[in-house]
Amino acid sequence: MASLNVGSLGEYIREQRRHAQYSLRQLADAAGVSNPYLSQIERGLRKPSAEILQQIAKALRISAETLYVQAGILEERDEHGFGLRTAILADPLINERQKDVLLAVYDSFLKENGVHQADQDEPQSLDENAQKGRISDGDR
Amino acid sequence: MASLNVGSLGEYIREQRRHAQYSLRQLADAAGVSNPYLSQIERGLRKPSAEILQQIAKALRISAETLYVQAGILEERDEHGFGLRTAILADPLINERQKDVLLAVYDSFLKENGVHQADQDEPQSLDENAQKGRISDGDR
DNA sequence: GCGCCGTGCTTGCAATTGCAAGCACGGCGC
DNA sequence: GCGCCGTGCTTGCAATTGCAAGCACGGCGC
Repeated sequence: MASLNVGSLGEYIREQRRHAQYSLRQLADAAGVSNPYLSQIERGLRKPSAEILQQIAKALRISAETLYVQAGILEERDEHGFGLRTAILADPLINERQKDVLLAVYDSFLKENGVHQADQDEPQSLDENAQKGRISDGDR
Repeated sequence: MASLNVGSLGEYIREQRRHAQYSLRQLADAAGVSNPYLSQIERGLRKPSAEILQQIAKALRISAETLYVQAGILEERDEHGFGLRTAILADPLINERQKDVLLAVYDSFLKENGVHQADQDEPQSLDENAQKGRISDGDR
């Protein structure tokens, strides 16, 4: 993987760890990962597998997907930003007023984080039949 | 990873490949993976990284997430039921503290609405401070 | 100063991942 | 029969992943 992503992954993990006020060893133990390896991951020297990321995420009490996104092996779900907003609106267990409150809290957090809900792109489309003809030669 | 999952992953990939009417070599070439390795993956002899799965998925014109789920490194999105709770935890735009706040607000609303979240082990988010003391000894 | 502890990091190595070179086989044309 | 091609698989190996053993350092109590 691009070391750029691994670099930001490690930074992100260290940041989350510090935020949770865990030492390197505490997190490593909680995650079931060796502490030298965790150190290497944080410094961007190694690229951990998805399984390791899962373990780390679990110990940090964050979703594995968050780390996958940081590692570049998962694209941010369409649900970021608009996703949570949509989920709040769709939740059948809370009423309109409560939805408004949650949305307002969420918005204030985004502001606090300096997030602009500017644009959303979803160019993902499917051309399966068209490309099938292209794959015709195994040149071994 | 459990070879059980890897086994079903390989079967799934072979199934998709045959459905697309690609030979092993054609798919390997399209995915930028060696054909022996793809063969081993299909037979469950190797456990490919997420990057390789991405490449295979792209060549098959399916989402990488589909293969991640098959490989057991991603859970199927459960957008029903506890979708909002999950969406809060998964949102990459807000941090742990903010997630806790949103979850707490959401929970208070559910209480207000007389909704029982009994089945959900909700101490998950509140145990963090208590458990922090638990994670006190790096027994290295 | 010494010993202990907690912290993060170094280093060498075993296991795993992914690939290159090649094999075995069946189908086809000559 | 021979040669070529396409198909899937075998095998050995280089690079990578993850870990065990240990180091270096600072803080603290004696």
